[in-house]
Amino acid sequence: MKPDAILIAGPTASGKSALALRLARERDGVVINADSMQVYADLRIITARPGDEDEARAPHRLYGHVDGAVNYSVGRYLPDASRAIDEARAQGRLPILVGGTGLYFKALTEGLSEIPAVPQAVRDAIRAESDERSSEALHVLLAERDPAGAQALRPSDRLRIMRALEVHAATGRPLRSFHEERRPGPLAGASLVKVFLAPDREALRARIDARFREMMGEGALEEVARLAERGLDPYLPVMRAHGVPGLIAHIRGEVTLEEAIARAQGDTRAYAKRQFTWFRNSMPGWTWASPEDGHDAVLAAC
RNA sequence: GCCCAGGUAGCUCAGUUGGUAGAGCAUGCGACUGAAAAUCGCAGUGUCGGCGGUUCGAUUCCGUCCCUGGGCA
Repeated sequence: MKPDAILIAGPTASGKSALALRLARERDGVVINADSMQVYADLRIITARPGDEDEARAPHRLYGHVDGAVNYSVGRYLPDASRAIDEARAQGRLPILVGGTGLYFKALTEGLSEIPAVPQAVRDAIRAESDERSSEALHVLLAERDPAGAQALRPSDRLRIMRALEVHAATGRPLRSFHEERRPGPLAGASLVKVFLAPDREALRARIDARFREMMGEGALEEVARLAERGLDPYLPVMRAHGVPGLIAHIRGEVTLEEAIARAQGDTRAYAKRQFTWFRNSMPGWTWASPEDGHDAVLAAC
């Protein structure tokens, strides 16, 4: 079979990017990013984004194309990815989507609901309102405005409660009412090869720890210092990338460098675990392969 | 050698007025629709440093030994 696209996922540090690059060279492909943090221009080292050498060896799209001041999201990613896929096809090239963000892959294949963008002013108002309140108090607030939505959320799930409050404030409708309809994703109905790279867990942990040390050697601290100097809103996603909160705390003199490194490694390990859970339970139909067998698994499916 | 403070979960520590113990982190499992590298839920584990003594019963009180950190010599 000749697929319309190849999808490569896996936990962080599993060798996805290298496999995608190899396939792109072999099959005249375009590597298209499906990672929520590698989109930011400000962070290259700490997000393990492909370097100039890699980018010169095959076309890459949607890497570092977003300024850190932008609140990027699945909603913004989908049209970007759609365009990148269409362009690749128009050039007769094979789209190869790689990344670790399960939600992005789900939106690509299963679609997303159309929800009006929440105006920044509304968002700021909700955040201001939230600042002095506990998550439980926000949950009570949501229960008054959107009872069904509140019931579906745990009183401790602050972020989702705030999202529901924002959408309600912006549209006057419960968030869940939008979820009833879903617009097909850009890869709906396409013939796809989907491979999830699943390394041995213990080896992956060691690899994650070692890789963060390497990043430090490559200037991760300086990269984060530059980001910190911008004084961006701490709510922005770019400020949550693994390593950023800890290293900024270190720059401010609040924690030692070793503590910052340990936090980054711990956050990354916990994230890798969630990636396994997501793909195991939410993404049926993917072929699981060890990093060594990933290439063969893709070829076997083509 | 003496004095002081410690030795409790993989790690950091809390606690038990004597009735065999907990929190955070780590680990495992799970949820997930515009911050998803986020956010949130559930679970397991301990010869409570060793040995004696007192006691119906000791991780807790007493003695002793060992180990760690600090101070004095």
